[in-house]
Amino acid sequence: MSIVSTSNTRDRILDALQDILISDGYSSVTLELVARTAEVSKGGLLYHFPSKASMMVGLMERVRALAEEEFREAVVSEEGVVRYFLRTSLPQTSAEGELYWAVIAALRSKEDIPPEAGILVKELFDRWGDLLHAELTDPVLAETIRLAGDGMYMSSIAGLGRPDPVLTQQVVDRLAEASDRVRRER
Amino acid sequence: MSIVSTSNTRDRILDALQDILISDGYSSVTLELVARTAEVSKGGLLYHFPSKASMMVGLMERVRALAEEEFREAVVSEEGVVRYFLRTSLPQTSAEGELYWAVIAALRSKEDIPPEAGILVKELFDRWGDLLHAELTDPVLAETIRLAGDGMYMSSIAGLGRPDPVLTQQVVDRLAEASDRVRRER
DNA sequence: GACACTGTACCGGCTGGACGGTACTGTACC
DNA sequence: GGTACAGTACCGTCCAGCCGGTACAGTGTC
Repeated sequence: MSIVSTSNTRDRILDALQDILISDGYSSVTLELVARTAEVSKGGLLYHFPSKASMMVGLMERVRALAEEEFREAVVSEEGVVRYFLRTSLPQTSAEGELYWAVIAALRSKEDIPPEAGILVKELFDRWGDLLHAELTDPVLAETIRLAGDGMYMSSIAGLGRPDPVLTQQVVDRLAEASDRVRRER
Repeated sequence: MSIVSTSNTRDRILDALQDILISDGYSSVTLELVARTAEVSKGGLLYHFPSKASMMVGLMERVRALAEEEFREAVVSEEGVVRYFLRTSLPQTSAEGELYWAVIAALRSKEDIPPEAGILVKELFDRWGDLLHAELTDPVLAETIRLAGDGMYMSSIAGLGRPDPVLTQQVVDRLAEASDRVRRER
């Protein structure tokens, strides 16, 4: 079987899984709920994914494909990696970001999530770090940007902190401007 | 292992709960495991806490007491709020930090954790934000520090990013130095 | 072009185990 | 004799994975 399936049902199942993960968290993910959301029977779901774990892995594989496209886009973009990263760190602008955190939260809770899923998400985060460090000559600033970006995800998704978009945007702007002074030539 | 050694059974139960939360996550918390870890029978546990939820609330109340002490200490400390916050954001130095994240992860996963627990943790995070903003005349820097601190917790606890303590320390130092230039008088 | 057969896609009921909570009885100590 | 447990048996619920089906579209064969 090829990685890209022609089956529409398979993608519908992954869509359902993703929606539930984002809105309700991993602990709400049951085979029955995913099946119902995807308008498939439980048996039909298990035909495509023989276990809950394999379903998660299927989703992560799809996520990886999207993420790699995003990395390529960030590198060649006009705005540069820093602005791209910080922009997509604002959760309003990124549905995938929410998905990552849902997986991380599930990992932290040691829910019986397949290791591959965790490893993949970690790789994606590391990749952003690598790109930031490659873009800037100042590793301390690069790391600060990485940490602040992670904090932004966190803050809003966990519902922490005051939701002050203006202030957050000012942080983004200041970090972006600082990065302009230490950007490596392409 | 427990942070505080006590002869009191109630505290022993909360210690066990905390240990399990930190090391294995909320989904691993079962009445039986907590009881076994605390070397209490299940009946004994339910004598002190009539439900799993009330046990969590009990832990959160104890956490709040410790946190409030920490806030007072941070404000009157020689190093100031910024350094205190960033220092305790490095998870190696803070067991409570890990506990907060365990609760946040559980919240994100929508596990049937009592609402009070989530509200309390959110309040504690907000409080740090308030203290940072009160300490500095530059709200953008205060917010950057808050975000970076949250990112540090995240990064290491979720196992994200390269574990580069030297680089992380440099970030801390730079933010702390920057804060020295905009510190409000006491 | 009717027949036999095969693989794909999907349905839905069932079971076995885990877990929260209940409900007792027993016991040691003050 | 009340407090602080220990010990255990049990109930209801939830859920993952399994299994026995169904429908149907090919595909070769004569």
